[in-house]
Amino acid sequence: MNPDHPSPRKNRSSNSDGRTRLPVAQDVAELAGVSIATVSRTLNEPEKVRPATREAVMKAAAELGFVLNSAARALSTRRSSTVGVIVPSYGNEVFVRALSSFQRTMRAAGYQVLAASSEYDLATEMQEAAFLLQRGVDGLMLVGGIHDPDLYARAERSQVPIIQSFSLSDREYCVGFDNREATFRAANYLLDLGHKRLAVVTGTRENNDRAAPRAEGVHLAMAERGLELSPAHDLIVSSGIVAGRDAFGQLMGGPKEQRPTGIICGTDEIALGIMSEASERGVDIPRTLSVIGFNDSSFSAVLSPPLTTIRVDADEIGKSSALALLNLMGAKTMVQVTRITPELVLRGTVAPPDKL
Amino acid sequence: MNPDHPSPRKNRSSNSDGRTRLPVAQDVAELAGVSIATVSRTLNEPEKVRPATREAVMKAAAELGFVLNSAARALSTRRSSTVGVIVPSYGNEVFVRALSSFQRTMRAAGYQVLAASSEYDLATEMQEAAFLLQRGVDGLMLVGGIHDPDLYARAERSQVPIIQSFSLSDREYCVGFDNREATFRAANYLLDLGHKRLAVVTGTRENNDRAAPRAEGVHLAMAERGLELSPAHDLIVSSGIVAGRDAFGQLMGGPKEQRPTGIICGTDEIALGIMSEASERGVDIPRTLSVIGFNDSSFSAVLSPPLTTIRVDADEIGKSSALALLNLMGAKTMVQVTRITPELVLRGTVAPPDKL
DNA sequence: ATAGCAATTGAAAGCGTTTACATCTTTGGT
DNA sequence: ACCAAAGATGTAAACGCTTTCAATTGCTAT
Repeated sequence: MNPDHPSPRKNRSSNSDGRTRLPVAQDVAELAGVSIATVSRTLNEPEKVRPATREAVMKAAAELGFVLNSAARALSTRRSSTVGVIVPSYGNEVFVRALSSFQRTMRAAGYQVLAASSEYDLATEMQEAAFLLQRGVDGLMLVGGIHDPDLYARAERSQVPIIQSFSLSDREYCVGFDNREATFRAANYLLDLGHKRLAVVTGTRENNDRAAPRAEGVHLAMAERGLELSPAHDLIVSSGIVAGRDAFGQLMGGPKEQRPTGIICGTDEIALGIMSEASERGVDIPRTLSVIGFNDSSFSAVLSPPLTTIRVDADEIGKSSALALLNLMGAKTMVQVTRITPELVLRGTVAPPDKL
Repeated sequence: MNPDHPSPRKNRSSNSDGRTRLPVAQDVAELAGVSIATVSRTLNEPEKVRPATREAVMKAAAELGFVLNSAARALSTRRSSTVGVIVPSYGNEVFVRALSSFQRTMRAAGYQVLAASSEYDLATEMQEAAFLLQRGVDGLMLVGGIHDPDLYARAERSQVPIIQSFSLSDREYCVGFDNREATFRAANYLLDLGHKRLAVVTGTRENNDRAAPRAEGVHLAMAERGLELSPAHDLIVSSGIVAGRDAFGQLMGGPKEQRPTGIICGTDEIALGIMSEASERGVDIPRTLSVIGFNDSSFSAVLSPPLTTIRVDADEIGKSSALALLNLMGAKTMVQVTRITPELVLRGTVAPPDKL
């Protein structure tokens, strides 16, 4: 490396303003005494070039510190080796976990992932998707199955496969679970324990095929036993811990004999808020109030008492979604639906109702 | 072959196998009756093209559903409008928050962000960075100031600016705070309350300029008062809630008169683990043990008792880092160091030591 | 009208790869 | 040895955009 070496010929390692320019395939080719095509081959299909040549190229590339320009590669191959993910929010641990394992899997397959969040808004999601599509992602992971129709249209047009997660579908490829069934079971568990008045509180259910079915599951379980879930016991809150605190107030405000004895929450964060408020107001959990969360967030097991919750294997969802998408991008045939099984994790926040 | 050979009729809207091809600038140009250069201008510098022409182009683009190919654009401009972020882990809420606000800010400026996690490992970080650099990111956000020297070298070579976060530096551009001072203050607060035996427990301190200084801060505060922090009261654990539980056992295992009366934790997760174990073992917090966390994670305020912690404005860090990086990428001059002020949030886990 | 000038527009040369296709080497069978 | 077949390498044309520079157009002020 001799920056000021006066070279009579075209000096490939510096440009007009004297700055050393980054080496390109051409430079490697010259140094190795081969053509640029061979350089490309050595990098992409090493087995197709003779060992001796291969090594010469490798050596030259290493010497120059050559790094392939992926924009050029993307332009030429029409594939970006990039995939996109849009989650509703980074504030929900379960999405972050899924995203993380999705990313890990994709990364291992040589893909980078572009992530975005929709803030539970269809228009925002569409906007982010458009951005990702323009960026040329080769695949897209979405949460849930309710999206702007235009999103599907554009993805289709660009031939970008979509994998849906966290909910099931019979029209799209998906990795998810039956949200309604999950809470249906949890509700039945409570009902079997003797509870008669259940409440359900979730985050927004608008355009949300996870929260809405979760509420339905509780309604359904009660209906099957001839019980009715009072509208006052069916709450939609803005997600998050503080929302849970508020919910407690609304739910437990009425006369004692009308208060729910068990609450099923759409997320552990909501459950935590409820527990926190209960503790503050001196309401004993699980003695006078049973609580069931959703997701089994990391903090749930160490609360006092430990939160009974519906565990969903977010890592598995992330990983399987990545694998599925990888298959779709390879145009391979594959199973359309991957069903994950949520599990009711029994801990300390559930007990039979107070017999009073 | 033959340059003057009349090219076969070019059907711009479909290719050989009949599939409708995505429209490109050329198609828009033809439909609008202008040149491809004008299409480009309309899209990038609308003010430079006459209103009438602009509208014609816009109309044509909309009609065809034209989407600019960003790989081609990146190749041509040598800028990808993409930035990279590498955080130590997605398991720490504070990094996710910073990442999220970093992303929001970048997104608003027209950049996409590629995120990666290093799992607190320098080699992994280097690998991810290399991947990002190859991807042609225009800028990079890193957590802390301890990285593979080669990382700096390569970034420099590609002229990719780096913004360091969560710690301060006098050599690099950074948005962070003085980690040592933060715990130093917290320790002094406890000391002022009358505590004599403090403990500190953090995650790994190897190549970590956040955890290590946090431990130092506690040592320093005690040293200034002629007290010594027993090695047995200085723990390094793998981060996370369960690690905190273990830490409790180790710390509180000794004879009563040697146990610490106050613990300062490197993260709220560790503090939560400690609180959980304390509760299980019937150790009263804050009566017989004071606990201070770090970061003010979302759950901290609603624990019982609410966790006293050192709040760091992660959103601010993410946003300011993004702004700083945006400036650096624009080659604008800017402040080198943005100092964030951590705040000790007094809640329920701290009290004077038991006078026994 | 018309020169003079500024504002628009177009032509064409990149940007750095990949990849048919053509060409040149090997290799193996006889 | 010799020829065909197989294998390795090179040539050159995309890929779809940006951008310089020159040519054209539209104005304003004579």
